[in-house]
Amino acid sequence: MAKNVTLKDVARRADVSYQTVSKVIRNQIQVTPEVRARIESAIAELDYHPNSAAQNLRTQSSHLIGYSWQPDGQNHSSPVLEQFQHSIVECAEDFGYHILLFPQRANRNLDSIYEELVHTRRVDGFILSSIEYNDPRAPIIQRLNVPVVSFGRSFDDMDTPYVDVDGRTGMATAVRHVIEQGHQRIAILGWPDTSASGTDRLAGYWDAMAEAELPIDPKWIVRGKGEIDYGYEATHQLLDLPEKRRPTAIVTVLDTIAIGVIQAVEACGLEVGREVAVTGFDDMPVAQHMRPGLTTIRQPVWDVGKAVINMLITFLSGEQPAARQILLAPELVVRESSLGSAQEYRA
Amino acid sequence: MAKNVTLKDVARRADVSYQTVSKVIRNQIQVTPEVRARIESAIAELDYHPNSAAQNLRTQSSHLIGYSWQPDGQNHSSPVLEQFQHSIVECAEDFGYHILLFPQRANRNLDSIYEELVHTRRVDGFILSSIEYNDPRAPIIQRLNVPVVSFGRSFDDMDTPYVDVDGRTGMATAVRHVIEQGHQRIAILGWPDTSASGTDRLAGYWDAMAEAELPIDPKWIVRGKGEIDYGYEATHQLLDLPEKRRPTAIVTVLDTIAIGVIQAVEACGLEVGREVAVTGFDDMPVAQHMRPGLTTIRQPVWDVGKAVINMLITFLSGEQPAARQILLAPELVVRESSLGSAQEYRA
DNA sequence: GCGAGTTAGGCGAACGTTCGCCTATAATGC
DNA sequence: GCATTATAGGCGAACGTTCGCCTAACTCGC
Repeated sequence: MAKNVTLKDVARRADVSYQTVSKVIRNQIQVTPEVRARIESAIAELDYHPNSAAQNLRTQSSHLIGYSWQPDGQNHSSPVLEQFQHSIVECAEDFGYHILLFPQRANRNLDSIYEELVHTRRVDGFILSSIEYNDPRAPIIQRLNVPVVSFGRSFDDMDTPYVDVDGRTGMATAVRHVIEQGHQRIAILGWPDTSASGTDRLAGYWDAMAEAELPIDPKWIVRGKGEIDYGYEATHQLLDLPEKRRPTAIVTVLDTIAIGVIQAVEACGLEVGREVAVTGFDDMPVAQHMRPGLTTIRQPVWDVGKAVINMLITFLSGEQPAARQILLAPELVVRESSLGSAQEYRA
Repeated sequence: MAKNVTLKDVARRADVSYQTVSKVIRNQIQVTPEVRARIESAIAELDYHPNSAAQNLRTQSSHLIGYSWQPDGQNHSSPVLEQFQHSIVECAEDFGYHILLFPQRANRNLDSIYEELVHTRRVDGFILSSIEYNDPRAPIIQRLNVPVVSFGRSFDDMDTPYVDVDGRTGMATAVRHVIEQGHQRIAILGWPDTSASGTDRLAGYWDAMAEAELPIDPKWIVRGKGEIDYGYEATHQLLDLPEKRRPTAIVTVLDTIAIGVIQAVEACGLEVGREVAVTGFDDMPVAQHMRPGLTTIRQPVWDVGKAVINMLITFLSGEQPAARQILLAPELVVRESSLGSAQEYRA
């Protein structure tokens, strides 16, 4: 590696003091056009790039943002988180920040990890995802006086800054949609009540059912874990109900659960769409390519990432954002799995 | 934010010089047990953490590794890359390194991005994934005299260090497996010949077919783009062949392509497994949960990540690794989609 | 033509480490 | 008991910036 080119090298060549070069680069000072030109050409000729370690030391900031996510132990992949990560990386870059990764390792003392990162000044702020009830991370970080913004809410009374998608409204939209398709007996496959977003989405189901004044059979509300197999098994249970209580529509909190539902519906010899409407959540890539196409709720993930970064950058510049808690509306994507004319997708 | 605790603060409290504290922390010096104890308790009492910006400046290294990947524009998710990323993050952490993200942005001048990162001393080395033929990234980085290790090969004559999975052998294993199940007319759904890994995997198909002395109908070799829909449509074409030429087994280069295959096979009223064997590639989460379960080739992704990090760390410590190019063997995972007794999975 | 205000740019100091060299004291050999 | 070596720990310097203050020169009004 060639020797480092420093401010002093540039200064020598441009025949000014190195501090002047520094200021000129950052437009902190007025100089004659002639001097500026000399400096600029010296920079170009020497291929000078400021050393970020020195900048960090001096300015006491790293221009790095830590991103903590919960890697899924079950080897499930998460397109939403994948896209979220992508969005924060690109948006942060536009502000001159980079994203530093560190997963939530199960067997580690949380406090010490964050303290370490903060005290060693490796990162200027944090972004969290996979937030759950009583998530300890945000409070820990806030106690360290470091800005943090999360994707998702913990639904506690803390005022941790977050950006989230309004799952409740999203689910209500899905339910309203199947009601419009003429369904009345509607079941929901949700997540256990330990899941914050699961509970939120379930609330949307209640909202829409109440609004339409439809009765709810307790059997229609299933809260379980898993993905395809969970959907498959739960659906068998639902379809085993006596005919009068058997749901004609099944909404779910995740696309992959809906895949299991569809498989079970087809295994029972029923037609997805016409006989049993099915909806998913997240609009995973698979949703638009499967047959039948899956009606689902698309989260504005890119916008979430953008909003998270904007809020964090605001904090980092010492200001207060207009809103500390932002809720974005998801969008209903209608495909064949919830429509009556199910023939369409049969090749 | 409380004032920074520095070496000097610790030194003052332990009544030694601050340089001594530094050396004691890094075990660069012998001190009496008594002095060591004084220093250690001072560190604990003051909650001292070394400032990494200062360390970086002094040591001319950032303990950061840049990771460049190709975010999939088509909004396809990639469980393999997701897991790879996770593995390098954790393995790097064990060596005191962190991972810095930067996606391949289409409309950017590559050279300048990498130069920027290197010259500003933001990263000490690079990891690349999604390598293709004539991938420009590794050469650019190597020209900057910075260590780089990639996940995947470009199959050129450069000796860029890499760790890759032996897709050729993997595909051959899959083909041998279906041959053992009694199949003779075997088709492959591959990727276009611009895809390096696609071509590699196709070679494995030829290997196994030649080995078994089975004739190959040119129509059986399909090279296309896409996932579920590609598999679906290509399969329809294959099944439309006259009966004598119609394949009874279809191997693919990706699980999601296989999903499309299975849907098409079922749509044609054929039974997956007994009548048409299907295999995927990657062992995505969905493969084990779908019905029928998908026979597939599992890549040892975690091991790849570990090997990549180990190699890069070796380079970073100025040594040469035992091997600059490592090929890991994938593993056949047999499920119902390639087995005759397809009844099993029908609930 | 002189004092006041403005401007270009210089200069010392500091951010918190690590590194290499130096010195004082203790231990050892004879 | 004196010269010699080993050892604990001190000290100055440097890494490459940014920041604030300072000064010299130039502008302008009268």
